[in-house]
Amino acid sequence: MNPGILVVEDDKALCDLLTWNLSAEGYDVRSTGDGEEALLMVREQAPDAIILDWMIEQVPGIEVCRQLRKDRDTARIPIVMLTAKSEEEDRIRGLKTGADDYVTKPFSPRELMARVEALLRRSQPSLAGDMLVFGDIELDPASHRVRRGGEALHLGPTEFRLLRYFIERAGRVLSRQQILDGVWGMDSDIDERTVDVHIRRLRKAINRPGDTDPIRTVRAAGYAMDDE
Amino acid sequence: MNPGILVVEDDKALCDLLTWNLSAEGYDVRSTGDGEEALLMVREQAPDAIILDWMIEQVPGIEVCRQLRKDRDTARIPIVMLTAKSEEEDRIRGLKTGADDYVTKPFSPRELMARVEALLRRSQPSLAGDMLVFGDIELDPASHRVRRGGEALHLGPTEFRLLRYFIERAGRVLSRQQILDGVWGMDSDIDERTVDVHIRRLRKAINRPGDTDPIRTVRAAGYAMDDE
DNA sequence: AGCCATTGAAACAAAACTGTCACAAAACTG
DNA sequence: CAGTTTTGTGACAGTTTTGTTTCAATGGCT
Repeated sequence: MNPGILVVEDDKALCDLLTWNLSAEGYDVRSTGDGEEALLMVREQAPDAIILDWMIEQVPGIEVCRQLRKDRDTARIPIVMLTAKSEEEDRIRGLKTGADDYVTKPFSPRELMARVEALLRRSQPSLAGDMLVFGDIELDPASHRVRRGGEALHLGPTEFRLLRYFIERAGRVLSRQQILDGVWGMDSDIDERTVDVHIRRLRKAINRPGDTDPIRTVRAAGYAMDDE
Repeated sequence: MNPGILVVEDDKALCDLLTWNLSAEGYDVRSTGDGEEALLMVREQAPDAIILDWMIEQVPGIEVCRQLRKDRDTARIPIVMLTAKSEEEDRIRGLKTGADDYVTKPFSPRELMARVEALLRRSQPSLAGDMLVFGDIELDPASHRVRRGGEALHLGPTEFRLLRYFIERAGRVLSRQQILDGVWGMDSDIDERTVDVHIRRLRKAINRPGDTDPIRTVRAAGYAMDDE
């Protein structure tokens, strides 16, 4: 499924231009020239990024931005704002309000494309491909981050390697020795029971109250993460 | 050295008029009425901006534009296109192809000057798009300035390069060695811990009280810049 | 020369993380 | 069910890693 982008721009010609270009790049584009309608459209189906003209009719872009940031569901959507070159004041307020990037008019479509792509890669590594997923758990090897249900988790270095090791081998039972070899290194002379302790620490770190434990203990054999 | 401008216009009278005006403004002007020749001239010596008539003989302006955008070396040169008033269709296509601005004939030389100047101003300090943005932090590589929330910050040379390095690689964990290679140079024999010290100096410089620290420490791995 | 900003390193402090133990709890065995 | 084996937990002391301060060296500038 292609990333969805919402264009909010009341200059019809420019709006069409952007839509055309973004579509050509493979994005799923919707557009509107009205701030109110933009908010509705976002609520109806959240896009992966928003291109927002700062000077639109009815609702100022800055207000649209603020509204979006206020709602938990939409707060993390990347926003690129379009400003006229002289609107220095707006630019600053825009960044303060939570826009993620800005482009000053006039601009080349090429430039905007590049910005949008950069933002998407930054905010949604999963759209870029690299990212390990298991159920509602996401692990990003590049940024060393782990989230569950969208919420960031903090893992120590060993827990991180351990989780990664498990997700990469989801569905298989892993013996303590295998785990030691894979996570600590083949030549480690560490007690097997130490694995137990780290499994516990990992469980503690990823299971918020109410969550189901994705790690299954296999008595007399080891541990496993099950496919759903 | 004065900014160089290439005028591509086959109406001899108009071409002279533009050349005369631009020269008077202190620009270093070259001109041609032929699309093929224009491409050669650009390749020979890249101008800082191009004024391009959409309706020239031989090669259509749109094609010249496309050619220029295709080559990495010329892709970022600002282009102002000149169109007849009724050529609405061309205007759209022109912008799609990558022109940065347009002026419809007939126009006043004064107006064109203003547009060119605006484009150059934009492309000089930072090519307008070269401004690196991360959250509310702006870094202008050309003018060597950094701002956060609109407020100017003072960074030493190393801190500047460090911040730039991070913003350009936002979202990835960077090891101390990578940072040394990228910021100090591949052949530096500097202690890895020195990175820590500069990270601290950078943090001190960009985090005003109340700000959130954009630099995340990844234990046993390095540092990373993240949203939030 | 004198002053000031910058820089890399060293040293110490503060955190964060690790591996083991000892014991409790749970799961098997016959 | 009593005995055995295996796993879960909490505590802890030692290590590793990172944060911070300090300092001497360097180099630009006046």
